[in-house]
Amino acid sequence: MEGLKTAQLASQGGVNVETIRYYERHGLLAKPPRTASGYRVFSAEAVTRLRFIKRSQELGFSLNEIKELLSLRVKPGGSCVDVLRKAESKITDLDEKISHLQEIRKALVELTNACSGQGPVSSCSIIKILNTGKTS
Amino acid sequence: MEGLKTAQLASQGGVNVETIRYYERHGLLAKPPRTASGYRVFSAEAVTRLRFIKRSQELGFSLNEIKELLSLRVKPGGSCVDVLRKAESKITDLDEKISHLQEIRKALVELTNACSGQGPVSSCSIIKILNTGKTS
DNA sequence: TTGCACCCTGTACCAAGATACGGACCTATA
DNA sequence: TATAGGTCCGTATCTTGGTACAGGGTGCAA
Repeated sequence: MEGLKTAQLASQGGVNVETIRYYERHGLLAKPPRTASGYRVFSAEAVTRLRFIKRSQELGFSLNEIKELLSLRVKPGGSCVDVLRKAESKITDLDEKISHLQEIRKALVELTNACSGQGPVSSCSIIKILNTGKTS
Repeated sequence: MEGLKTAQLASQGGVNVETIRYYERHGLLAKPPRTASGYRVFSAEAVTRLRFIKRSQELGFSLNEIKELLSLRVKPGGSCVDVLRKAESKITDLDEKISHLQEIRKALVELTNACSGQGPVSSCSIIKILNTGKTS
């Protein structure tokens, strides 16, 4: 069978039917051709695209950022170096994101290290530290 | 002076006045006593509480999670280990997020390495790779 | 006593990212 | 052919974490 209906695409991508329409409206999925009666007909490529979106989302990209990533491949008449720069700037964003998360992680590890895991909450050092904001 | 008015508490906690009321409505701050004319009167403890909330937020806890932490703190006979487990689960979340981001970073680095930065977009290897969906 | 800053309540609004619903239309199967 | 269920569209609603009024009362100082 050639082409997927909306619900089939949704099911393959693990998303709600309405989400498909939402993505289409917001330019994340290309407008698919329609049957004579107006039903959307998606190609297998749409599944790939949908997975790309969901995966990127899990990685902390917003839909707008994902749209940018997708636009890298569509922009007509652009020069290769523009694409390269965009990708590089994404890498910088990622580095910042990663190091921010690592800072948070470090603070949490310090919290848990300070906690014996024993006794009542009233003497819990995690709570104490959260109260005072002192991490060291 | 005994007791803080809403704006004073807000200022001490570095938040908006409306945020104080928002937290009260959502059970993050206890309902304070009022003056005869209905003004809220906060104790110094509310400042502590507010700092606890902001600090926990910085560490990636949602307001609902913070509410849970607060209730653990208050729960009579609650045990420290509950708090510890919560913090540990947050660390696990962070680890997952960080390693996902590192994967995507790696994929992007591979893309940029494949790109000469020369020529038109039509021959850009980044675009080619994105088009085929091959990231590795 | 007027004026201004501050406080109160309730409600509306914002962004993001969906999700749900009403009412009409299409299609496959018994 | 009847009917269940899939699809369409537009619009409304939800969640999270607030922010912004409007319309009124309070408190203090000149």
